[in-house]
This record gives sequence, C-alpha cells and structure tokens, in this order.
Amino acid sequence: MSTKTGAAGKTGAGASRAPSASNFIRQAIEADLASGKHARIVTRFPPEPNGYLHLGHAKSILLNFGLAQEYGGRCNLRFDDTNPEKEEQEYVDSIIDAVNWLGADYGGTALYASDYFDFMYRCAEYLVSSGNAYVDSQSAEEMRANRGSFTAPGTDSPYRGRSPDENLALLREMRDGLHPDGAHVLRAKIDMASPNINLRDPAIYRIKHAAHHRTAGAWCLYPMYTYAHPIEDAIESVTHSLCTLEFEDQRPFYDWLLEKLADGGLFERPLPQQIEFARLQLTYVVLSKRRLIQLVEEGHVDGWDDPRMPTLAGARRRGYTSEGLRRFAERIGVAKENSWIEFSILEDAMREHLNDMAPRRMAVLDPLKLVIENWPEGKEALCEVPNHPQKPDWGKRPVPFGRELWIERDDFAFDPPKGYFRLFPGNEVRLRYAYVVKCIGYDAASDSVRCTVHEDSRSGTPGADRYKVKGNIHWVSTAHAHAAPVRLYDRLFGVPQPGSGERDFLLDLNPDSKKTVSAQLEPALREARVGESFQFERHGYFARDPDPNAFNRTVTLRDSWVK
RNA sequence: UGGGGCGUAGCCAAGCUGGUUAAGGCACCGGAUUUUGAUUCCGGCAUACCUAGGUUCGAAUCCUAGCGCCCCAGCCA
Repeated sequence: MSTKTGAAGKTGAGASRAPSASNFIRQAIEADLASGKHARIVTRFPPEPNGYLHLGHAKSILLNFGLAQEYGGRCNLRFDDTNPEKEEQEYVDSIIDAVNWLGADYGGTALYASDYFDFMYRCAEYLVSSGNAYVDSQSAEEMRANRGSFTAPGTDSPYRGRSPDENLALLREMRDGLHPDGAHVLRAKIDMASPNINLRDPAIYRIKHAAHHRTAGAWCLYPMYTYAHPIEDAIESVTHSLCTLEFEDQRPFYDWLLEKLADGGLFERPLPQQIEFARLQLTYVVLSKRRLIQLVEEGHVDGWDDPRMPTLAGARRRGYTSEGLRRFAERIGVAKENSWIEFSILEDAMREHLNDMAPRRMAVLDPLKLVIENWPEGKEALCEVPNHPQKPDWGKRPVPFGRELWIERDDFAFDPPKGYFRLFPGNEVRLRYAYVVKCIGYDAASDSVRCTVHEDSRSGTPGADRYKVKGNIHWVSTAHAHAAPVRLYDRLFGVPQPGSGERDFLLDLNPDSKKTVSAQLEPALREARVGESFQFERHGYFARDPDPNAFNRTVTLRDSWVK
C-alpha cells in the first residue's frame, strides 16, 4: 500500500524530510492512479482576481501544486474572472507575483476563465436546446421568494415552461445586449423541490453591462461561478478539483452539469472530481477578505503589505520564507475537520527554516553604553566572528572592538533578579566572540556601565577558555556601529480568535503589534540586501525592509528564561 | 426545521478492508551538550478515540440510538 510510503515519500534528491503524511486527498489520487482512471493528475489553483492572496490561499496553492509535483502531474494557475464588476488587472499582477514567490510551477502561463467564455456560451445553448436550462424573467426578489426555505420546497417559476426555441431566442437577445441588467437570467432546470437548495434551478448566466478587465466590451452576459467552474475544470482536463468545505453542497450541481455536457458530447469522460477540504483558520489571525479590507481601509495597518498582515505580500515583507510556509503547510496537513491551527506552528516552521539559512549578526536594539576603563582610547581590535556557529564553512567576518561599546540595556542590572547571570556589579561576562569583562560599576551621569577587561581572554586565543562565565552577551562598537530603524512586530491581534461571537474584531487588535526602535547595528549589516534575512544573535530573525536601512522582526528566538 | 459535513491529547493529525504497547508534529515538563538563557540531543506527555448501548475471543475501527459543532435559502466566489 502506497499511502504511507509511496509517491508521497519522494521529496527530491538530498531531501531528508519525513515522508508526507497520508490524507484523504492523496488516497483518492492514489486510488484513481491505481485503477487506471487517470494516468496523470491535473489540479488547479483558481483565484478570483478581486483581492490579495493570504495565508489561506498559500495552503491551497501549496496543496495543489505540491500534489501535482508529488505525483508527476500538472497544476494550472487559472483566474476565475467571471464577475467583471469586482475584478481588476492589478489583482492579477499581485496574485502572479505571490504565486511565483511561493515557487509554484504553473508552466509560466496563467490561464483565464474569460478565455473560455465562447465555449461556455455554446454549452449554455446546448443546455437550452436539450431542455436543461431556461430563461427566467422573474425579479431577483421573486426568485428568492419562490426558492422556498430549508423545510419548504420552492415553487416553479411561471417562465419554467418556455419552449427551447423561445429560450434560445431570448438567450441570444440577452447575449446581444437587447435587455438591461436583471431583466432575465438563465437557469438550470433541475428540481425546485430538491432538499439541496443549490439544485433548485440555480442561476447560471446573468446580464451585466459591464466592461471586463480582459474581454472589455465583448460580453454583457457573464456566467456564474457554479456554472463556470466545472466547465473550466473540464476544459483543462483537471482530474481533482480541490476546494473548500463550503462548496460541498455544490458538488451535486458540479456533477449534474458535467454529466449533461458529456451526454451532449461537449466533454469526454472521465470528468473532473471535486474534493473539499477545510480552509485554514489560524489563531491570532484574521483571514476573511472583508476584515482584511477593513484593516487596510480604516488604517489599522500600513497597507496590504504591512508585515503584520497575513497577506502573502505582508508575510514576505515580514521575512517569512516560502520554504517556511511549505513546511508549515506540510505540518498542518489537510483534512475535513474545521480546525484552528495554533500560530506557534507557523512560527516554529519559520524558525526552523531561518535557523538553517540565516547568517548571524550582532545588533543592539536597546543600546546602553559600556566603557572598558583599562582599554586604551583609540585602540581597536578586530574580532573574528562566525557567520553561523553550526556551519563553519560559512566563514567568519571581522567585527571591530574598542573601548566604548553598545550593549543591550537588558543585559545589565544594577540590582539583578534571582537567576540573572548577565552583567551586574562584580560579575563577569563574555562579550560574545571577544573578551571577558568585569563590571565595576555604573555611572548614572553618563548612563554607562563601567568595566575592566581581561586582556588575555580574547576568543580564539590560547588560554581564553579558562575564563568560565555563564553570561555571554552581544555588543557593537560605538565608533563603528550604525543606527537603523528596526520594527519589532508582534501578533496583530491579542486574542486567539479575534471577533469571535458578536464581538467587533477591531476590539481585539493588539495595541503593541508594532514598535520601532533605533538600533545599533554592526558594520556588516550595511550591506544587507532588501529581503535578506539574518539572525540578530540572541534576539530573533530579521529581514531587510525596502525602506532604507530598516529591518523587520520576522520572529523572535525562543526564550526559556522566565523572569 | 430540510439537506450536506465533521467529532482521536492543550492545538493539529495518522490510524478507519476490526487483532501486537493509539503514528508524527506543535505546545508543555524534565535532563545532557552549548561562547546565542538559541540550536542540537535524549526522556516524559491519550488504559484512551463525542456519549450510551450492541455485535465479536477481540472495536477508535462494524451496527443502533443520542449529543455537539460547522456549512447552505447572492442575478458573489
């Protein structure tokens, strides 16, 4: 049985990761491959270009593209652009950008539902001719009233009995722009008494005299999602059409439509199969489009790519890596249970990847001056500091050392709490990769810590190891460091499930989600490229922002010291 | 109230064609190593699988009846 160790186990040469976990989608795929129903699988990621992609989309993208890669199939990037009033080119561009960043391979060519409008319309004429669709001329209100309720069946539209010829003539008039918006709608003819409300003659085409971002004025008749989506899938020979749980009730219509069209010779079998999975819900995060828009428009964040936003643009600017997201998606799995993923899983996935790939640097976020009284004025030393202590092959860099240094304010305590082993009067610590110093006092007038140095304690020199100190703190030379804005981001919301119940989610905003400090950075950080990630030793991971010199905190290091 | 789903540890999630001690991850708690109170490494962490009955030598896995949560009544997707 291949569920546990089959194709799922191939993660590529050099990969040492555990085999992917079994899940119900892989099982369905493997069954279809084993039975010969499909020789190769085709999936798709079908965003509507009416907003920015977020972490929830990342789950779907990684799932669809991941499965295709894993089983040697293909995954299409297809824009579901069937509603011209809500869609824009700007969103198309940002979505392509995000998909590329995630590393998804869609073959370089994005597909568009709007490219299929002609074919979809031909399908509609076929449905009309074969008596499976009719033009309804009720108002939207009448249609709603006649749909019935959960417990009461609907009632047939007075226009339900129109002849195929009459319907065809009307449909063509609708297409040709002879009728205003809302005058008529094309409906599938199924069953107004169905216990599944989605089967009570769903609308499949509506009139919209609106310009489309790609087809411009070519159409004034646009297909509805429920109708368009199955056809898009079938045109592209999609084998497994993955979507979220709320479309479960829609599946009978999906199958009904494709069966009718296949009966009419418009498609060949086997037809695509829709499979639903639970959408991502992340604690301390909000993912609904409505709420995201509100955060931006009301100025609670600094735009769509604010590093606190769960958009992919924001995540990227925050310093999250696509590889980290991939690990995250692998860990949370995919199932049908509506669940809340703890934010710590995302953070841990990021730490894991960043720990592996981020060079180490020293940065003092809350500077306090330290003066070494027995170090001559003007004397300078160059300390050799490893770029990654676990990866000697990454080499070392020289970091200048002198009489005056910046250290972290937190690393000094005049009156230390119990268990504190950093700097306090009388105590010794090592200045990381440099010298051991002894604190001899604190000068309030100049707000500086006074120390003496053990000159024979320099890291890497013979005998330096005989100084046994518990504390090991980072530093930068005041004469060589440069100041830079560093944004210390924290979660945007202060509660696990923002806005749960009736509560306004804005009330749950974390007032301290962004704190900017003026940090002192070691010289090597001047050369950081935009987007590049570093570990600021003992602090966390930070990424260079597009803003000059600024860094964004991606995630802190774990800290097991309980004060 | 009709229909469609889902219920395995604090949070995810395997297992479900019944059969050794109920995978794995996150979180948490110990301990070792450590020039990051980081990383890494070891160890601990469900006599229990929504509840109650039943079938069976044996059930998280099969049957019955309950209970709980989510989704559906757009000319949105």
